[in-house]
Amino acid sequence: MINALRGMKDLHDVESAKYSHIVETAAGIAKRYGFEFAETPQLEETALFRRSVGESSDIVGKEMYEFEDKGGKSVCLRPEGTAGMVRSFVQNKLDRAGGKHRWFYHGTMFRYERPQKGRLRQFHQFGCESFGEASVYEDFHIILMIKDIFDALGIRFKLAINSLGCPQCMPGFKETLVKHLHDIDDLCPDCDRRIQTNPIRVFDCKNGSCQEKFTSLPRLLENLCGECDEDFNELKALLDRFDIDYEVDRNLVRGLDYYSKTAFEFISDEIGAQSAIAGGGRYDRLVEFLGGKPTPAVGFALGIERIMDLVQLPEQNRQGWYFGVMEEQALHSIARLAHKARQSTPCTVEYKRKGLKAHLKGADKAGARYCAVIGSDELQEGTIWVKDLQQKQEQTVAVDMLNFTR
RNA sequence: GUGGGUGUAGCUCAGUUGGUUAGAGCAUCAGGUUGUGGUUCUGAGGGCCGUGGGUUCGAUUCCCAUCAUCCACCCCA
Repeated sequence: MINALRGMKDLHDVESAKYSHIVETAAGIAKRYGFEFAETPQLEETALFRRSVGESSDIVGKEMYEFEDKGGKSVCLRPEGTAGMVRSFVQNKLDRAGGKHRWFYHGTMFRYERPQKGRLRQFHQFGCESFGEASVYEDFHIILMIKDIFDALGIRFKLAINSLGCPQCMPGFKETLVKHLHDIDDLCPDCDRRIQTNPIRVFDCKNGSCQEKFTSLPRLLENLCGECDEDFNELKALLDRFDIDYEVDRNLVRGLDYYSKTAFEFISDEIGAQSAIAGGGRYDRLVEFLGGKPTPAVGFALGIERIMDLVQLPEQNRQGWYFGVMEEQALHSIARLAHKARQSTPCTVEYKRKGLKAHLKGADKAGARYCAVIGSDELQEGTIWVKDLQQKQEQTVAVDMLNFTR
């Protein structure tokens, strides 16, 4: 027997129903916020992710599905969605075109990690990217949109926000931080590495003994430049005004190198250790990094599988038709009726001759509203017996008179 | 990459201090006297007890290995 690869899952039944419910709900709301559907390839040049996601991230460092294609080019299955969207934005010269561009997408992402609850090697994200809008109101609207999506899906969450600064304030802060960090002894190996790669991320260290040593360190949030500080205060004011609960988390650092200014994370405490159900923020420099004209941008992604653990599927009413026969000669007759029915309503056909009871059971199981059966009497008279499983009413009508737009 | 847990029917799990034909519930299928569902009753099908090796007269049970899976660290959606 051949099994699916580790960390890769099939989707059936309620799982697939949840999946499409989430995507349809999120897409509907994104459209109302002015986002349009966009699609980019799942396979991209390795260099794209190295440059955008960042060499210092674990994603690029050890989690990418990277291989050579038959032409000898190094390619990667995308580990996240933003890089491809930005590449597409630049390649289509929309940076030169100016104006605002708002895209939403959903699809498969790949990361070569050890699977656990809420973490797969192939997983799915729904995300939005907004290009060309520098206002912090856009950051706010994106947060508001995610809240709308979770509200529509009936999912409870906590919101954490932070500011990661900009080229004006971040580099200077980073330097002084590194100086302080060099004065501290006995940091964990991860933190030692972070000093080299991305010192801000030490604040994200889960190691308790490290955290104790960091309490007296300067924080970026208290050392933001005027504009970043103003924007962050504005964001908080907007969230307050809309009664959106949040927590300022100074340790919140996005795992991807391209973020600046606003960073946020939606968290659920009901799904195990992998608790981030959505994350995002501003990335004003990424378009430029990837060869485009400097263009402000902000976006987010939500993890569909993690949300699948939380959503309740809306109750499905009985709908459509079930056709069955008690005499085999009637099969061609119900085949024709079913074909007609399917023009306007879902419909299943049982090919096997069965007793009425078995057909009713079958119709019930199929979730059909109407059970239509031709037995020996009906066959002789050119009629069909129909029962409304919801109203518990039944009638026998001439085959030609059967209509499906009830 | 590191640590721990678990592999018995389609699913959820019992079980055997090592002993002949391995169990339950759910699901599936068939029936409960001429053709009435979602609640019932009866019956049937379905298992190389994850795989390979070892100990033993005998292993699903004990030991080792291996694979798979789950959870956690790490990291992140």
